[in-house]
Amino acid sequence: MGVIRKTKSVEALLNEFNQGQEAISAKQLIEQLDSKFNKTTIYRVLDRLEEDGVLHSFLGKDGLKWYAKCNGCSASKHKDVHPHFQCLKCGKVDCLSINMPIPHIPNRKVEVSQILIQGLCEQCFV
Amino acid sequence: MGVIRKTKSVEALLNEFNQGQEAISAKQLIEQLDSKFNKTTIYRVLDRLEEDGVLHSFLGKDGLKWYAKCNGCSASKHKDVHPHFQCLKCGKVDCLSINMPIPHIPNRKVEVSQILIQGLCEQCFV
DNA sequence: AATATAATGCAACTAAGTTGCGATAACAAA
DNA sequence: TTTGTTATCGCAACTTAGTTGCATTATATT
Ligand SMILES: [Mn+2]
Ligand SMILES: [Mn+2]
Ligand SMILES: [Zn+2]
Ligand SMILES: [Zn+2]
Repeated sequence: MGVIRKTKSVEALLNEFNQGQEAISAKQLIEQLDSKFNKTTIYRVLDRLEEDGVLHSFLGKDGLKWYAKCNGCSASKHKDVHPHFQCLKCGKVDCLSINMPIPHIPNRKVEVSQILIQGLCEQCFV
Repeated sequence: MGVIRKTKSVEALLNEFNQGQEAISAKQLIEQLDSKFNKTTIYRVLDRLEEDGVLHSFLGKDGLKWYAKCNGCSASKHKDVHPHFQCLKCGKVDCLSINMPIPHIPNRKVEVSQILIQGLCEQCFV
């Protein structure tokens, strides 16, 4: 059902994602905000923000859950789909605004695709 | 260091993967072989078979670890990379023998990519 | 201010996967 | 076949990301 009340935790999380464009893992958010909010709260606020189309989530290379800001999504329609990139050196994850078409696969119906590219990011790639 | 002794558990696991071509999750293998082997053993044998290039692993949509047979890989070289397909209805996962080139990404060095396509499989897609 | 209920904190829980260690069983040498 | 080495196994205890139930608190509405 998404966010209904503008609480401290909602504001704090939105603030984290407004620091930059890169993705943040739930784990990292819990560590950063440990003194201010319970981890249950953080998980629940992230859920609600995702429902609203404010954030989207995906799994990183170790199966951890990552979140990033959505562009042009709403509660009714999540249209901002794209590959993600995880740096093998510094661990940073971000959204790639490139289009990767899924080729036709015989006898199968493709619904979603999640693409995680790994390598060296802009900072780590000399 | 891979498999050195041909034990019962190694044989049993290889047998599971020789029933067909589709991927099997560690979880599923543990359930199936529960009466015969300890889960620790299963995780460890899977590790070793992967080291040998007999199996390869990847994460499914829920972050569970899946394994499938390798084609033409060895302990020294894992060359069998490809996308995977997970059926949203029956849960089945298999390897796709299609080539999906990763486009060039400015200022980044691409090392690996994992692609998980989700939809309806051959059996579930009427 | 009073009310309704969304949201929070806490503790307990779940479940996939890992670790340490003593016991067992491959396998090769004798 | 017997023996010795050690890879492998089973077990129990652990780790950790994420979830759940419930009593309490805080936000928004009247
Ligand atoms: Mn993204
Ligand atoms: Mn595969
Ligand atoms: Zn980096
Ligand atoms: Zn199916």
